[in-house]
Amino acid sequence: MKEGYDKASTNKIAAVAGVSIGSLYQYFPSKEALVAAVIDRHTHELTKVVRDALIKVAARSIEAAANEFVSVGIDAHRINPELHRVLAEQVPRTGRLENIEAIQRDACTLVRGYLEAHRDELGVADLDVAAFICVTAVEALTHAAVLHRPEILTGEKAGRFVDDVTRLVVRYLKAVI
Amino acid sequence: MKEGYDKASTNKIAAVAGVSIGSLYQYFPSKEALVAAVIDRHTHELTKVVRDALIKVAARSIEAAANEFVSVGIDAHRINPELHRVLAEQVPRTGRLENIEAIQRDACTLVRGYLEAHRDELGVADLDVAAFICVTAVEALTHAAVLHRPEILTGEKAGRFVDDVTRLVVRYLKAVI
Amino acid sequence: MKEGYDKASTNKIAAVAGVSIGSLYQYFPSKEALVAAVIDRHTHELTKVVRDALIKVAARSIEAAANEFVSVGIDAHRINPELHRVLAEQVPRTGRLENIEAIQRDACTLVRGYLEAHRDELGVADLDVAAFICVTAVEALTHAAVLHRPEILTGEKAGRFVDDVTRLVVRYLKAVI
Amino acid sequence: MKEGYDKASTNKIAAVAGVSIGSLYQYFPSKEALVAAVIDRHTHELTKVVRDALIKVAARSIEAAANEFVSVGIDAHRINPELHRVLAEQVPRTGRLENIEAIQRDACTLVRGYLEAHRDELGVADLDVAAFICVTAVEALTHAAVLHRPEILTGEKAGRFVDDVTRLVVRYLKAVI
DNA sequence: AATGAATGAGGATTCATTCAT
DNA sequence: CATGAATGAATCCTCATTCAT
Repeated sequence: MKEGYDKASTNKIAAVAGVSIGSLYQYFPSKEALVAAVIDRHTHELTKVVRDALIKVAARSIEAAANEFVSVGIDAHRINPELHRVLAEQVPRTGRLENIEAIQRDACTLVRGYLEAHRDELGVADLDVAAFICVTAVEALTHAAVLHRPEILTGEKAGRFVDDVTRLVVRYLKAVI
Repeated sequence: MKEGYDKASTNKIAAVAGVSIGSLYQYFPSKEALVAAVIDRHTHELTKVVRDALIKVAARSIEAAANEFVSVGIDAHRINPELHRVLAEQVPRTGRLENIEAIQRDACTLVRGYLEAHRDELGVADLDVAAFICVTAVEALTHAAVLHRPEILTGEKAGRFVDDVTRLVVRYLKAVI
Repeated sequence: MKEGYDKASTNKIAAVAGVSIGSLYQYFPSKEALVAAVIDRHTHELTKVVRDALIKVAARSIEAAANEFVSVGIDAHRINPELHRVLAEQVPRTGRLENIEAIQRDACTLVRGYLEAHRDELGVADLDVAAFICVTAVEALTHAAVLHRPEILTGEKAGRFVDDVTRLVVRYLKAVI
Repeated sequence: MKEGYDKASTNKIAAVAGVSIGSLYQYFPSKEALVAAVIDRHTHELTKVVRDALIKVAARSIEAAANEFVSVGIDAHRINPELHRVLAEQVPRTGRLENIEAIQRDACTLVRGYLEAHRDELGVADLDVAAFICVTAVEALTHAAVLHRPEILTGEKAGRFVDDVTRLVVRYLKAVI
């Protein structure tokens, strides 16, 4: 999957994977199913990372939770950046569960849970919208930073970026500052 | 381009456009060039909208500017949502100008200009990073809202979403609150 | 179509026909459609031959009509014996109108018409069955003779075979002998 | 072999037969050999039926023999009509033993024997041709009736069809009527 | 310039056959 | 011997591109 979805013929995929094309079709009924399987695996990895983080910070302050959430966002994008880029940029959205988008749905639900538990500290009205905003913003920022602005995440700047995104989330959420 | 990039064969594009396939190749040397032209046109439309907004708010407060910026982000995604979706989700990234991404580069530069002019009101250290964060977050949020959560932008909720995203940006940027 | 349906890949067919595979698919939406078109053409040729013969002999005696019918059966199988063999032996029956079989349905109807007009000379009860028997028997005999027993149709024997099949049909049909 | 030769992959055949594909190839060197074996078995069944019938009627009159022969033709096609249909319609003719056709060769030889023994009652010149005509006609008629006109063989009509085909054969063969 | 028939490389998929276990 | 995972040649078909008219 070096060059994107279209460039990846099933025969090339088989060759790279070190199996025959016939074997590929023994396990996956079609190219779409094969790609779906790859996406599913990646999706589950990502969801697990996010879930674990939120469980870990369930009892912590918003500042700590936000910081952890942002850090985890960056880590998640570093699990397999090349795969993530291809999935995000090259794979046509198919099926009902809009692939990558599904991760965000899950994440929204998880974050909403955290927000509910900390409702009295928050200054936002609609927790659904707040969760959507936090998840979408953090995902987009970590995604863009890892894939398109790697220089922002190296050296001394790295910590500053995390701090800035944390600040973005915390100030948005908190009642008074 | 109803159903995505892959589904749009050059012959279908020509038929829909009401010209012969031969004529298409008279103007565009390849499918990639044709798609690039479509993207460029859309990109320029979007960039113009953003540029106009920022010029308009150059002298206004951060609150007003942020509010306008968010509103414009939503409007921009409504220019041609279907085309935008296809360009964002279906067109493989090719060439140097990373398509949609290019808009953000431009926007970042424009926003950075505004931030510089209002530096003394800001509480952020790195204006490059701040511009990147504002542009990326607003783009992602308006994009996701328009394309994936249209219910968030209808009825009474519409204003609340704009307010929330504005709050996100303003609190992030401002020195003290 | 030298070697039968399965052996005839669409690419080979295109090569033999002197056109590119792409051109083939410009005219026929699938391999099945292509084969169906070939069959249809052949079917119409055959049906025309039979129809013409029966029109020609409409007013003649049973002997003359039967003789003509048998001769025409042989001629029909000689229109394109190799194609006929492939169609009869190699092409899996597809679609509802069972291809070759359709010719016989048509022929039965035509023959039935002749028999009705000569009913008072006949000694058979059910004209439907009689038509079916005549058509099926003559088709099978001329088919088998042309394709599997060519020696029966060469030299002095040729006339004798026609006479024998004519005798078969005439004696079966006629009331008294 | 439910759906025809092409649709029956060796793996499916093995699965249906309840053995592994490997075991199949232990007994049959190729798919063709496997199919040939199935055909051979069916062929021998059919040939046996015909042979038994002709032995049984060796001493009987032409009328009785013909009647028996026609009845046996129908019975033979009813042994395993679905298999017979597939073998007749779907299996590409391969190898030297032209499959179903081989049965007819055998039958011709057997019938020729009967005709020789009854030569003085016959009005046909060439016994080879006469045997070919009888066998081909009866085979085609019983085949077509069983497979394509089952209504002709049900109820009161059944007997009439046998009578008609018998009449066809008898009148053709007999010297004077 | 405009047309669209023709091209053919390339892709997804099947299935007869093999062979390590 | 039996198994069935693995193989890969071969097939049907698509579509970006060309070029004669």
